[in-house]
Amino acid sequence: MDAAQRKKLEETTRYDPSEVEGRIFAEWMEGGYFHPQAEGSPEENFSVAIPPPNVTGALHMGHALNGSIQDALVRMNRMRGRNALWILGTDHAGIATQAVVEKELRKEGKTRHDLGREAFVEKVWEWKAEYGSRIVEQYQRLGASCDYQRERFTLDEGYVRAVYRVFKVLFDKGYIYRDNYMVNWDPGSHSAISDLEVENREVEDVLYSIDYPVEDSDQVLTVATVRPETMLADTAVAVNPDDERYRDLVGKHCVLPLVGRRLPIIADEHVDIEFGTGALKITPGHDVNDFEIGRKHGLDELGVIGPDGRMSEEAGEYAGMTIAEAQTAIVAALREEGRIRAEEPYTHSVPFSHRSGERIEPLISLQWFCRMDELARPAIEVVERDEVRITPAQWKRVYLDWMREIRPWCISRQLWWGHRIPVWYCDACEETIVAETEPERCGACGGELRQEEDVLDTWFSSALWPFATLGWPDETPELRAFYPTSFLTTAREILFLWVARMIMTGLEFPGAIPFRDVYVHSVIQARDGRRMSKSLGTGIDPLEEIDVHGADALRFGLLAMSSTQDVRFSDAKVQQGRDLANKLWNASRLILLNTAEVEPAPRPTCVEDRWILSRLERTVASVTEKLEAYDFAHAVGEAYSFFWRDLCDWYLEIVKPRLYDGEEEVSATLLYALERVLGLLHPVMPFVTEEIWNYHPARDGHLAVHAFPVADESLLDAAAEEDVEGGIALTQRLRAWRDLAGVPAGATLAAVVDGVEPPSFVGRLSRFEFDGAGAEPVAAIGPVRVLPSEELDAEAVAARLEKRRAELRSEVERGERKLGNEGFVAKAPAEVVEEERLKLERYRNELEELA
RNA sequence: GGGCGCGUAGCUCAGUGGGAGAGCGCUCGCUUCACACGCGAGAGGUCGCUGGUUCGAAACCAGCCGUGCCCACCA
Repeated sequence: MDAAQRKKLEETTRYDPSEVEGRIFAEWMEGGYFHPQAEGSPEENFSVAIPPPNVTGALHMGHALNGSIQDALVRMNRMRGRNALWILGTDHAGIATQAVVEKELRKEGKTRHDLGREAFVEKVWEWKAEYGSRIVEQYQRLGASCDYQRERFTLDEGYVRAVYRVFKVLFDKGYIYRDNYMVNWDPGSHSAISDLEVENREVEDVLYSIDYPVEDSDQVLTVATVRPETMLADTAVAVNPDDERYRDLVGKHCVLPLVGRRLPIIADEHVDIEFGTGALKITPGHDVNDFEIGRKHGLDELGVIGPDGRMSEEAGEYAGMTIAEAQTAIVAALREEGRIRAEEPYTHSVPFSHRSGERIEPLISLQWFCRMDELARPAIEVVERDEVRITPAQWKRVYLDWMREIRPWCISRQLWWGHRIPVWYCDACEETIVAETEPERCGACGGELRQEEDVLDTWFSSALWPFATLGWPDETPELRAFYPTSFLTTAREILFLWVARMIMTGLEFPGAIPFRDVYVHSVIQARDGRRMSKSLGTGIDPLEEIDVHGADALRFGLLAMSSTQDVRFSDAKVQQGRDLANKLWNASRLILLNTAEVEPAPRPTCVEDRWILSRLERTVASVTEKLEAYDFAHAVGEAYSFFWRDLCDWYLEIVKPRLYDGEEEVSATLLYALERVLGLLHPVMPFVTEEIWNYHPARDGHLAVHAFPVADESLLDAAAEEDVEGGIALTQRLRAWRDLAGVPAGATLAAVVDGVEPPSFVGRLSRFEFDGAGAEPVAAIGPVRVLPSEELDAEAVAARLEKRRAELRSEVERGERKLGNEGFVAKAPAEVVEEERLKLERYRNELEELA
């Protein structure tokens, strides 16, 4: 440490993260520590693929927690000397990104159609070039030690090759196919979306009962529906085959009101006899259930609602109306004909688009699908066999349940931004070509080719993330060194959307699991327990937290909050992190400015030295174990309490006289303890620990690549721990007694020791002189006999004594009761009974002394 | 409809069979030469309710009440 450094340490009594973080991060980048060589095997190395944030994204609390977890593990393993790679990149996020750019266009009064596909896509790339790095910079603010030199994007050239290879292979295997099928149509994004992008919301609708006259009869069949507007596309009425009421009608026909079409009356088990009238109108073109019933019975599939969410030409006089308008008009027309038998409010759950927020229209359309059952089978097995371990364990079952009932995945989207599906059509000979690179002309007839208009679901490309980012399908050094990756963490909401699919594609393509461990972390809720969301205004900006409290504080706070269940954001935990950073700084100042010039090393000379070293090594072992078990809250909690309580509150106070004396042994021990604390906390609080490391005599390069502490078991000393903890407890009893006896805080009291001599620090830290003599003691606290003095308030002392007697009496009573219970003595384990006996004896003795 | 979880100090949460814990907040006392983002001391809880198992239950079992999330094609 030079003079300038010493001056800075002496003067800076408060740690200021804003002055430190940018500088330290630049040093790490310059050192190239985050860019490991692609050497060694995946077993020797440590690698993590970041859940790629959307290019349109801004760092939110979920990213911050997710990043804090990954960085803690990546840094710990980097410090252990492993090649540690944290793969970084962004996701092109089809719908979201396209929507952002379309919104900008709208400000100019244009739509994407005004530009045309090519110009529009060009515009999105421009947008990406300008704003796409924002989220990456925000990860740097957090201190994330990602490999920024290997940044990837799901639409970069190499990545597109991976996507096209996968499409081609799956197509050739027959897993990918094109079909006219019922899909979730999102009128907001004008695209089909997958089942996983749909969320159900409770909605209050009106349930209409409508009379459908039975052909050649006076009878009517009353059906119940919340969507009368779809009746225009009805092609049957169904009843349950076991329904006595309608048995005779099955096989006959009804006449569709307003339209006049003949509808067969069919029987199907799906119909619930109890619900409504037990008769169900069947609209295969606009209802998922009806679609399936329709296919089963070979019914016509009519459509009256268009992709724009309005009534289509097929709706005749209702064409062009919105759905709501059509519903009003149709109900009015039915009412006029006297067909409405009943209307009642009805609350049910209805699908909405997760993306656009609009109500899903089930529509039949021509889409690309991927059959999932064959892909799922091995992905189920690796999780069943714990080759991919999912933590917490309850998510393993959720994963397996879902995978076992997996359904085909609709992978096409009617968007422009994304991987355009690598399929070409020849209009001349109707040939369909699937290829990894664009073919020049039709191979069959030489005709012109036209590429499929649709793009792939964004999750189709994300599913390849762990290996596509490493260069697959090429055999790259990165792939050899870092695949399978070690670890993946995410919130549970993308367990199916992403995690499951990566396992499936990983096994199918590189032929190995994509990661060994999946840790499903908490969802951080707003302070009031609501969801954090931009639209609700409940979001808390991690960057603001970093500005105010520092990245270390936020990282510590988030890890301290994290749990196996959802948690509310806690300002107190972030503040605890900030206070810890400050405490680290100040304790380090005390040590670094006062220690003698010695090599850091454990050099215990007395029981308290052996105690702190034992506690230190125990803490190193325990914190490491907890980090490796993804028990972050307890890991940081233990590190915190060791440092604050044991090291600062007790050890530093105990050794101050020796430290100020310039004693070499205690200097060496303190520097050793500090080095290990900095190393242990660096994965969680990288900035402050790195900054302090600058002043540490053991410094030889950055802490980011210094050795992570490994517990030294030879320093464990249970006897020293017991002795010193006894001394601490006695000190606390003495202090409490003083306080309650009304002794001024600064006064020193005279006392004698009767019995076992306590550790030497007890007297000083409790402000007692143990060498008094002569007078009759006025109180007994453990082995300490307090002698009379004018600082004592006789009344308070007497009150204190009486209070203690009462405590002891109740303790004795409790012990006697317990040991008097024959069942307890006979059936409880011997050591438990023995412990009770000893306690009772102790309390009886003390009570006797006080009598 | 199925599944998972939660209900412990004023607040946010730990604690899974042997005497109720942490952080914050609160009260009292400290300008003690690292830190007031600090130091010392303290108050505060019939562990949702009711039964059961056990010598012993916050913890295990059953039921109930409250609350959150996920999955699901009953109009």
